Amino acid sequence: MIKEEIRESISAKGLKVTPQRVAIMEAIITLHNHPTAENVAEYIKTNFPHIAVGTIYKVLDTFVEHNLLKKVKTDSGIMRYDEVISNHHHLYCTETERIEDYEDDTLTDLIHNHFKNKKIKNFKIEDIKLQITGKFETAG
Amino acid sequence: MIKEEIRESISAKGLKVTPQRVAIMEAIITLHNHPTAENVAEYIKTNFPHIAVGTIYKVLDTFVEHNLLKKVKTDSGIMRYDEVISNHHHLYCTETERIEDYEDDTLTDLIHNHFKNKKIKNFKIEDIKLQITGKFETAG
DNA sequence: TCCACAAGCGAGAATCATTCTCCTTTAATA
DNA sequence: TATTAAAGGAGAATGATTCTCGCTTGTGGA
Repeated sequence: MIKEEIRESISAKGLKVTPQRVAIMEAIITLHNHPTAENVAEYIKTNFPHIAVGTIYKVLDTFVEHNLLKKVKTDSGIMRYDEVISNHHHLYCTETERIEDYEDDTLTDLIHNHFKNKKIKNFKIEDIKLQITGKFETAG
Repeated sequence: MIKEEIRESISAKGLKVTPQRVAIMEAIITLHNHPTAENVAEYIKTNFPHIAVGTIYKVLDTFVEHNLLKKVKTDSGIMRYDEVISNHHHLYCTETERIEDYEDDTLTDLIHNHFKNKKIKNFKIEDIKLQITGKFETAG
């Protein structure tokens, strides 16, 4: 996504387009592997040496509220941020802190079909995500 | 689970059976809706007014390490603890912080079968959990 | 039953991600 | 360009969790 697209996506939500916001969105897109607020801070500090961590958290939360980003929770309790992509699941590595996206429409459909026939009592499903834990294998 | 069973399950893992550990395990079982460390602390303080929070965290972590409990992460980043039950998924309420267990063997089988035929590249699956988010409906 | 001692506990300080406060700056719009 | 509500900066505050360290206790053997 080019800078102008970022500006537009922020503006489209009725939010002020500030250099900090653009830079933070750029950072998330560039880092793209579910960075933490700290990762974003580090990345951004080159161009914005004076940006406050509070600002980064505020901007990230604003983006999450306006559906420009998603928050992903990790086992250690540190939050990570993720571009909004349609229907994807997550692979969690048990050895490293790595998280990867996993798209599998067949599987998603399978699950959704299952719930077309079988309702959960007293519960209205809004979203279903798989947490697949395991190990990444180094090629070789 | 009766107190003696708790003592045995702790002992079976080669851990010392202390009144605090028994009480903490009892608390988790009695509270049973994925209590936080704080919930456990409150519950226990009646009988153990001097128990230290650090102790509770230590004991909970020890139990998790020895597979007597599971840790569940929440969106707010607070950890919750859960009895070890075979293959269950979680329902997360978007309005309250409530988490409920959801067992559905048909669904679990469906997913496992899917992955029998379709491997994920460079990833060895160890466990698959569904995170189903939505709203609990009040009966009426 | 009693001892020795490693494992466990208590108290409270330390850590660290995240949030809050308050004051200054800035983007948007007329 | 002036107005003003929204946004950012700095750093203190918060709060869950972890750590430290000296004291206590469960356990296994004598």
